[in-house]
Amino acid sequence: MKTGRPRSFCVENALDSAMDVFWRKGYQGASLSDLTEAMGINAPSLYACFESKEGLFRAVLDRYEDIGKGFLQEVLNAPTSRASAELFLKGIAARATDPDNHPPGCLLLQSGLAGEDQRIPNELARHRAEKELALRERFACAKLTGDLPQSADPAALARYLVTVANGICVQASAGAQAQDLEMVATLALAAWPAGDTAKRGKTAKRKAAVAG
Amino acid sequence: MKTGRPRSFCVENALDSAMDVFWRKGYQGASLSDLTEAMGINAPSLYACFESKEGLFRAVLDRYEDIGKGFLQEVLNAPTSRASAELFLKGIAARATDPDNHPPGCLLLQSGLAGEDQRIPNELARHRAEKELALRERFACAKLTGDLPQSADPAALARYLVTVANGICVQASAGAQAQDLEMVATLALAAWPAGDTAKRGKTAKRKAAVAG
DNA sequence: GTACTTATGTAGCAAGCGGTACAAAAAAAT
DNA sequence: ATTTTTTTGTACCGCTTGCTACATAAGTAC
Repeated sequence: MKTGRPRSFCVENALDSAMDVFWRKGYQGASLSDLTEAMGINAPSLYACFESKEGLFRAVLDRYEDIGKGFLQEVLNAPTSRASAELFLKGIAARATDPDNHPPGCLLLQSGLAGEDQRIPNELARHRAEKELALRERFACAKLTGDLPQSADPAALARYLVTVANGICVQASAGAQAQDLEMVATLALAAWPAGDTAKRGKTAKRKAAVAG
Repeated sequence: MKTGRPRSFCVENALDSAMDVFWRKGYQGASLSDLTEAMGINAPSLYACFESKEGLFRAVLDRYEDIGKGFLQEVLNAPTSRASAELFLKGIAARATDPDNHPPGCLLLQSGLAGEDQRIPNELARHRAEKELALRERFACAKLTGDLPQSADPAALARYLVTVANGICVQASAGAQAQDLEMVATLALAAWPAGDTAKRGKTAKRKAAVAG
């Protein structure tokens, strides 16, 4: 077993508290005293556990991704690309305005699009790009099954979705209502290309009809 | 004539320099030394002219809106709502990636979605909401002329456009290419509702055909 | 010229920042 | 019981922050 004095706080709870602070104030706006106060620990404990403010932030980001992993999987596993797109946008709209647990918006945007140095904005952009990549691959597969027409551009569709999603998060952080953002999502989905019925098998057809 | 020692710098040039700093580093990330260095003046001159860092920022914001006024007017004056929407989204995509004059993205987002206090984010949100309102009124008018169908929701359409526009700016600040964002704009416009041809007069019809 | 007004450069303020030295405390190992 | 290892709380570090006091410079007014 590990020797030494045991840690007196729960790391995950502390990360959740820190996440809330970064979310509301941004990376730069979150001061060490803000963080330690919210986490209920003193600075040396924070530094022993997370190395630095940036280290803490990266740990928070990891936890954030862990929490959102299930949602992304659900989106990718939807029966049709259209259903994926709908789950994605409406899920983002709902989550970005969920009054429980989190402030409005998305941590990956609230933390900062700009900064005195670009390392944090870049890191955040990388995280966002990962999701775009996952969607792109999902839609590339959809093309093979005829769920998307041959004319469809998976990269463009993925980029379109994350763009709208980011916009939705911006609106949410400015106080937009959940129902208004769901309406935005619905409108955005009107642009979704129809499937290639000629190439589509019976199973895919039925799935598409259900997901409608 | 005004008495006293004359100001040794051009206010507008100074504001442009300050705008660049706020744009690249955000409101909080822009330090007084960053600003004074970029503006080529000393702190006392800055404070004599702009009162405070926040005062300077508001002056920068005013100038930013002044510069963008022409673009918004052009958008609102387009012959059809569809043309307005297209001008708006493609204009934003082009401007957000314009390598001249400005860093990528949009000052109203780069400056900060979050902060130690909410005053700046709120001010920025107010500016963005103003544009949404202008578009809403434009689309409400379009409904009266039959350029938009009776089923159209001007508020929802305006909100949709600014949401996509904000998303485009986020992508631009993360390094997205101009052509990729123009493609996003094109996709987003596929969601635009068709005009109510039954109610539309000959003039409106011709205008719509031209704007295509 | 002298008085008046305003802007400028130097130099520095208090406060808050991210981060740490250090000794006491709390556990396992011997 | 003593040693060893790690965490904790206190107290503080050097530095940067936004901002300003003050004397001087550079104009107009008379």
